Amino acid sequence: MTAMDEGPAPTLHDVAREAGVSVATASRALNGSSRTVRAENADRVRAAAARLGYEPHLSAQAIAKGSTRTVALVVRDVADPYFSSIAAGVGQAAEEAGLIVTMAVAGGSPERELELVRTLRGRRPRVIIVTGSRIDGAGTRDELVDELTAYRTAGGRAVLISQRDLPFGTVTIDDHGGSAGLARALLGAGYRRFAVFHAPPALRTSRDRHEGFLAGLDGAGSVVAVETGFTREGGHEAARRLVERGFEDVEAVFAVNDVMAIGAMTAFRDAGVLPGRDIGVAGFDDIASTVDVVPALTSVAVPLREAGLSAMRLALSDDAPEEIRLPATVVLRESTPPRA
Amino acid sequence: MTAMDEGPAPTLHDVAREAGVSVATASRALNGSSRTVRAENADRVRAAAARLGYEPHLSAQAIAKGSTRTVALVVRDVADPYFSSIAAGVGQAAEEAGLIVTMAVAGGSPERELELVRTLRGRRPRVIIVTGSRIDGAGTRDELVDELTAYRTAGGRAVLISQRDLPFGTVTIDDHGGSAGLARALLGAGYRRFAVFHAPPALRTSRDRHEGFLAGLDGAGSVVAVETGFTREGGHEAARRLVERGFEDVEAVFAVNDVMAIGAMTAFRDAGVLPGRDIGVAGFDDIASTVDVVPALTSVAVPLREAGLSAMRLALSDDAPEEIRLPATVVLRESTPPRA
DNA sequence: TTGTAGGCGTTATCAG
DNA sequence: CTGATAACGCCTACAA
Repeated sequence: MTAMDEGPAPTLHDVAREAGVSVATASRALNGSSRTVRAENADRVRAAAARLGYEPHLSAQAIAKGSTRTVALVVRDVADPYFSSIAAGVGQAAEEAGLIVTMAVAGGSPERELELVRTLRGRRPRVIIVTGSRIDGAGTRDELVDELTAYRTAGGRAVLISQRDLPFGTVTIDDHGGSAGLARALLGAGYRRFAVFHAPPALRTSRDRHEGFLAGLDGAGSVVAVETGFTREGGHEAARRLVERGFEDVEAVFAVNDVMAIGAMTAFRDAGVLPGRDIGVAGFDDIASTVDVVPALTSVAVPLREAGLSAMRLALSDDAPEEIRLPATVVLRESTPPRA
Repeated sequence: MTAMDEGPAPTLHDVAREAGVSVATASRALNGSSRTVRAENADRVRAAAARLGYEPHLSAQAIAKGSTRTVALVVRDVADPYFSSIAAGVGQAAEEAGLIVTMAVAGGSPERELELVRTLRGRRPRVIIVTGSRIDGAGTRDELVDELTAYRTAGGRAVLISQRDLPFGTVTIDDHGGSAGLARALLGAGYRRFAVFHAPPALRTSRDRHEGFLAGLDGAGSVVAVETGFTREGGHEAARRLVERGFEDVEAVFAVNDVMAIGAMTAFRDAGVLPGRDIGVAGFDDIASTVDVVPALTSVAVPLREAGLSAMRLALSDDAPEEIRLPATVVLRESTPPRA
């Protein structure tokens, strides 16, 4: 194995010299638009580039052209299927538009999210998409608005997914309506007495789903509310608490997301309470695993991938910032069988 | 609402002018290391920056400093929990090192992966980490090596996760050993006749797990091999096929990953074959949902987060590229109860 | 078709 | 401690 040349990455100058042409010609041959360069020279340049392993310095290009071809996506948690589906949609739309998407993870902290948006802004992406439920009252709201406003003022396109009430293009899922629909469906199946496992109401998504459920019930049923975490563990723990406290007064549980519902089912089962027989369970999001748990989980399907696509469409359109509201659809499964 | 100034993003010049100092001073006050600027001026500069909504142009910084503080992570699929755990580990280590990680999704296509590495290289990240099982015989192998070699020659750190046999720093999971351990554990539980649901052998991970399982059996059991996709659907379909064909000669199924195993369990159940009672089922990866399915899934735990951490450690160390091999641990659960 | 030169936003060097 | 000024790698009129 021969010793490789150590050293800095080859530049366009190196390529030009190697090919015996000027940098301008090299630039045109490699990245220029019009084919205004003699075929022979173009070949020499390409050959030289390949020989040297040259790759254009994107930062230099960005700075010279004054624009990039990237879209920045901020998500709360990569591990959450909710976000990966959105990411898939964004990715597809981006590819069609010839853009490259890079993802950054905020990890549920509004401060971190703000910091991310700030530094992302420094990269001058074409588009910034922020996903995830805003925490009401988190001190960072105004700063986030400032940050994104500055970004937009400088010509960037900012879009939010599932964060309402901010003055930007927004894609929302109809959490309220979906939950209301679920409530009606459960009433139709004969359920009357419910528990709702929800996250702290500052979490917008949770609150909307909770309120939507109550609205759908419209007084036609009783509800005990259990506050817990927005996670699988949260659901698990809420179920344990419910069992301990006695659940004679509840026929079905609505957990404001599927992972909570799945955690709850496991906890119920471990406590000897059989989901789907002794107690109904329903979630929200309709993630893939709903059909692989037993009993299959009733949920509210949410067009996540579509949300990603819509967000990109919004970002790329020249119209004024608007709101796209995506419908959510109730999917009844074995975890909430009709009651006699 | 007053009309905002439209226009390009403010630059350091703008800030300097606004603060009444030179660009050099402004630069030092905002991003310079040593505090060699008078307090009063520093304040004026910071105030001006805030007023203007200035954010340093990272590309310009990259070009001027000749280096970035980013690590690029290439994953096959965001939706796969396998990758999100690794990403979490990488993210943690990166944060500790003051680096920012951006993720790009290859979507299972070696060509796309190659193209990604190429353009990522153009961003001059400090580190490039590529995760996911290499496809043997995919034509892109040599090109990928070229690309990463060029990257390293220019001073970059390249690390691979779970792709052996490439001349770079590498973190691997002991797929072979883990599967062998699983085989021995199942033998110990009284199982003798197995089916293995595996992906096409070109997929390295699948092949290693398959072979490891056979090695662990060491002749002490029979095996029928079923080739299928490396996905939940693959497992589902393989199970259907097995049931149709008759499975009198198999007491337990080993699916080479958990999502396959979970898909298989659902298919079995739908066919009236009860996993854990009529047939044992085991997977690999020990993803979170193993404990939320019924029966809980026997699996082989893999230190994914640790893999991400190790990859960063490897990348940041100055030693020659080496290989870190992480052990995998058998976790027996209800899906493979001891046989009488 | 090609080359020269100026500029993009920042940092670093080197005098003041 | 501060301010010119030359890089950094690339693109793009403009001129040849």
